[in-house]
Amino acid sequence: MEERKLAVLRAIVDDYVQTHEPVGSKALVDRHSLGVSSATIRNDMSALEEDGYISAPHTSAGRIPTDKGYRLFVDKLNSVKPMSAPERKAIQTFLDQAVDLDDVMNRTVRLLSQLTKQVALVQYPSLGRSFVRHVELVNSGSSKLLLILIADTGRIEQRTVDLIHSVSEDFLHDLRTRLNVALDGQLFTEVPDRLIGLSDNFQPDQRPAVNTIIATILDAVVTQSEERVVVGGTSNLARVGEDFTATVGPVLEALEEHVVLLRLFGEAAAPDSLTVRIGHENSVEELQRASVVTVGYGSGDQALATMGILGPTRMDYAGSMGAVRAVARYVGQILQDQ
Amino acid sequence: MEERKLAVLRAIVDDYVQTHEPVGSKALVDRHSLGVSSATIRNDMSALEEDGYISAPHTSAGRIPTDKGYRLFVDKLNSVKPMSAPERKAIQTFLDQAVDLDDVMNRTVRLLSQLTKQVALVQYPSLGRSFVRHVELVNSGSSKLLLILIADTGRIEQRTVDLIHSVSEDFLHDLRTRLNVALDGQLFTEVPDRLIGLSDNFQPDQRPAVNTIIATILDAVVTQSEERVVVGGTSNLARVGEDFTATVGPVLEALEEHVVLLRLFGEAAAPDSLTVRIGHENSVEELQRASVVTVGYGSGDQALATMGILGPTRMDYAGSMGAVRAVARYVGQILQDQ
DNA sequence: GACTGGCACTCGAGCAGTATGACTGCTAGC
DNA sequence: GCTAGCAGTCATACTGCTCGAGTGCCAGTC
Repeated sequence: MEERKLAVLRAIVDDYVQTHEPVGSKALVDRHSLGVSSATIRNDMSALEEDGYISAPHTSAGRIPTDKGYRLFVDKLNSVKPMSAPERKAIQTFLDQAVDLDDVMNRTVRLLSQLTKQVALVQYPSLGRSFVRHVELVNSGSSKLLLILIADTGRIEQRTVDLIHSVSEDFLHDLRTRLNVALDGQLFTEVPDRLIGLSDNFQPDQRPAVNTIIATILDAVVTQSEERVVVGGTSNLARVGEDFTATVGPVLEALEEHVVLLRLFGEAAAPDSLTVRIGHENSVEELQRASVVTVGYGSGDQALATMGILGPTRMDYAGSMGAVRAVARYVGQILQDQ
Repeated sequence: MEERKLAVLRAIVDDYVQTHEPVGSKALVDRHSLGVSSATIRNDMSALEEDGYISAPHTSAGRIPTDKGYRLFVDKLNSVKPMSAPERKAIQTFLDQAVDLDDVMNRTVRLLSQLTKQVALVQYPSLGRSFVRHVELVNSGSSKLLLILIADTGRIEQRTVDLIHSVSEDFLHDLRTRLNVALDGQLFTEVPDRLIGLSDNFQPDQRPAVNTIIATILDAVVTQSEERVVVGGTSNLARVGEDFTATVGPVLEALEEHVVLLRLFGEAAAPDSLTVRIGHENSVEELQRASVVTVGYGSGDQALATMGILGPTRMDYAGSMGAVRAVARYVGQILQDQ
């Protein structure tokens, strides 16, 4: 593809993102110094339309980029706009104030949505890729226990366990010790294996209780691979000019379905690898008029989880990608320090 | 106020809530068996308008209720619509599946928003009105601790504590025991008093660590009186027909400000006491075109926290109040069982 | 061959004018 | 106290119209 046609596409995307209005050949030469006349641009635009990169909503209107056009734009966009030094500083300061994991997640969402003016999505660090830091059992009432699993990322899962009989503190202490010996420092995915045969160490009359507790642990570890997601900045959806009920309603609904969100994130990639899904490239039907910018975060070579933003296909991709990457890096650092 | 005028107001509210359109005298007599002619209704409507209960958006349109009209309607509405038996059953089944407090809160929000087709708001059980069930300290890395506070409602607060030197397991065990002796079963508001003098039991060289930990506990107990709120069902806002950016945008923004939400809930009342705030009765400016139905929940005579729904002033008050009350009761029961 | 100027054509947006009908308010009569 | 009927009001919908932004094409120029 010739250089100028690409420049024209770039200019169309830029203008359209800014004005939200179809852009015509004349406006284009006025606003950008392309060095040629509007007629030439018109020819280029026909060619771009022919190739499916732009389209005209109606005959006498300007052109708007298609999903394919955005895709080319993003691919040829070699400059992810980096955050300025003060911005980076602000991100760091804000995130450093977080007191616990929940706080980190909430602050991250707020940060992302404010920086990009889009809806922000942040996945909790995956249990499957975390290590067990500690297992705690607390007596709570006659025959009830509170089971608490703590991951190295600071993520905590809790479960109430109903036992048939009440249990002694000594038994609890014994079980707690054995559980921690078996599990501490292990990957959560290894937990099931590590618990095999654990109940053999106990008296036959204690085994039902032990087995109930183990079952609860397994349930927690397995069902919580169904991960948690935080969403924020939905008010940014209100700025999309288009007709409301048709667009924003379904999006809000989709955002409330965490299953949908998880599918949206797709497979978590390596940290720092930005993924952009534009319009119909999204598998989620309700979100086919939206674009999603995601990035894995976490230390090490495989990401702990994913975060990103969601907005209309006409968004500032360069800026969004820069913001998402910057925030993800800091969150990765913070979790490492925990 | 004469009986018939009240009936007319009731009919206007009913129709308007259903159709979202100004209702005229003729439509009123057609749809309701009021036993008099439209001319008579017109006279009553004039009187109602005079008194500020209804108003006409323009000359040749029907009337719509004012906030004052809704207020009278709600006050005279002696029948909060109770849930049907299958509905109650469904609520119970759905909530009983919850595995932990987070799950209860999330399910409650989903339930409320689905039952009422409005935005649902649920406050986590207040720490200030909860009792300490357990305090846990976990070594996490060289000189870091994870501090975990567990409330009797199942609510968990965690904090990372940075110490100057690393500490021994023995010390940790000792401190953990003393903390639990001092705090278990106490109201969270009493925690500060109970911790006075605790560090005297330790060697002088251990006291800095003890004091840091105590400071963190106090911080957690105090700053977390800044309570947590879950919001859901925002997609229901999309159904309000009116112009979008002007109305829904600010509301979504307000809902993201948890400070605003807490003010919205106001003082938590006794469980089961429904509060309805209509339009301008709301102190939050952005929400003056919305109504809020709240109710305290929890066992005992003072509520643990508040939950409720938010929607346009034209909402089904009877139904919403019934749903909110029913859900609150079950959640209260569940938390008691924990 | 690439670019430009000019011209005809298309089609949506916006505007004025008009018809329609849903309401109300009023008044005279039951 | 209620009702029927009538005049008056006013938003909404529709029509026909003009305007102008923008395109596509073609002949001409460098």
